Amino acid sequence: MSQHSSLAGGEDEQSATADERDPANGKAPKTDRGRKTLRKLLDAAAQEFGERGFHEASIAGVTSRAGASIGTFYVYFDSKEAIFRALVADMGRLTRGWIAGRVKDAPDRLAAERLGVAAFIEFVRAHKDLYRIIMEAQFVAEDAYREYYTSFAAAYRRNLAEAAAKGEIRDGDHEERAWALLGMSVFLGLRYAVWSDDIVPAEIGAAVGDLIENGLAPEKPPGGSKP
Amino acid sequence: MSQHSSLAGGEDEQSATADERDPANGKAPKTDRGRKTLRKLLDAAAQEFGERGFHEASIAGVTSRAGASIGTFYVYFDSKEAIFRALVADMGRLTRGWIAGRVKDAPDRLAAERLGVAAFIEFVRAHKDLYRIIMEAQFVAEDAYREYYTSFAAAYRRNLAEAAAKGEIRDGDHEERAWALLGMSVFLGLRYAVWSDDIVPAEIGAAVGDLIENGLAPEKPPGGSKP
DNA sequence: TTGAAACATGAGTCAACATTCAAGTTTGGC
DNA sequence: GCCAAACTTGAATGTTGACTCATGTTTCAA
Repeated sequence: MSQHSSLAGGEDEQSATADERDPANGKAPKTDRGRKTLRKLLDAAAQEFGERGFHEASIAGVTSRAGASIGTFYVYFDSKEAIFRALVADMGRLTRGWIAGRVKDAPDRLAAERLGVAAFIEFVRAHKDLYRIIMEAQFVAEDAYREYYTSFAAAYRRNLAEAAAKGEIRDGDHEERAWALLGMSVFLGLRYAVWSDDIVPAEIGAAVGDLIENGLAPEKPPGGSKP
Repeated sequence: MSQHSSLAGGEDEQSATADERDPANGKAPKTDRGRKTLRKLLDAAAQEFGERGFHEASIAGVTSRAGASIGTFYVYFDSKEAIFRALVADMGRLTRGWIAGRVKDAPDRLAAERLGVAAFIEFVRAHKDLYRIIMEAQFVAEDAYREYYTSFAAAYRRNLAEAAAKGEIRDGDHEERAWALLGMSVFLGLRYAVWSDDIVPAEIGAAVGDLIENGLAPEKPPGGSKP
């Protein structure tokens, strides 16, 4: 496994030296200088797009942040959209990696949900404007956006199915539940990470964990009574 | 006072017949001809923005759909962004109104949530591309976007607090819950209305309702036994 | 009937980039 | 050291589309 590197395209590393192409961008650097320039461009683009949004952002802005020239940009990417896509793909990898790390020791699924929500909030806080990039992808590169969330949903679905098999959660439609849970996280991220920082992630995880675990219905204790 | 209205933010209405000004756009029509033209422009803009997105959309596209000239457009709106904002505000009113109508007879909050989710899915299906406009507002007019969702969240919070007071739901942090529920609806709308039509809204409402009501934890029935 | 306020028109202006390209500079294998 | 491939450069090109404005038409109150 690769150590992911910042945001940049931490591809599969090594491999057969041969062509490390990914269809996203057109060209791959062969020398060290080239790889450094590519990295600088990606980091600069993350900043530029994050701060100004896709349409306000300019290639000139990216290259000047990167300390490169416009011509150089087009050596590494075919277009403005191409580098944007590269960024989205990267964010997906980064996010999943971060959450996976924070969740891997959870004793069961419901605990994992709590940790996962908290981890997600933390992550978004640490990458606010990069997170904007994902959201804007919906309008700039819809397929990349769908891919991003669909793969999250798929992971959720798997986890839920597994947990149901173990009897950790009730049975039900895991697809619908997956999207519901995903939506929760995303909106909590928007509210408590992008728009405000005032609540500690663990608390949000706890509140949501409780909601997910027990729902909103009043408790019905064994001897209970209700109007 | 208005009962219920889960998602609906009971407007303020009032106002005489006089000038329905909103600071959003610059000019208001005085004659009948003017009002008709304004309406045509708004409808055309909804189409144009919905189909092509804010940045791809052009004023020329709007005016040609409306059967008006470019100059006319600038009689009614100060800029491309101004008409976009007007559209977002309109959508907010429309959405809240629709859901309020569907939810008003719910016997209690948990039933209302079920109906609300289903109504929201229905609404988004019926206004797919208009819904895009809301989402894109995040990048074109962030304040309008925040306003849109914040007023939804506020309505949720009120309803939850009220329900808690009546003992219909457990106590807890209603702000966090509100955003969690909002996120659910939005993402289910994305998945089951914008991206696909294959599941009937009531079923989604039922599944989510169950999740919201009981959570995911395995049932712990009083005399306990499980198949 | 009339004239002034409302409204409509659309060619032309103008600034903002994305992208290209021909010409230079650096790297690294031999 | 040599030189081909890799890399860098930024002025020039071309497109696009929001917005202006001078002129013409319609409405309606008096």
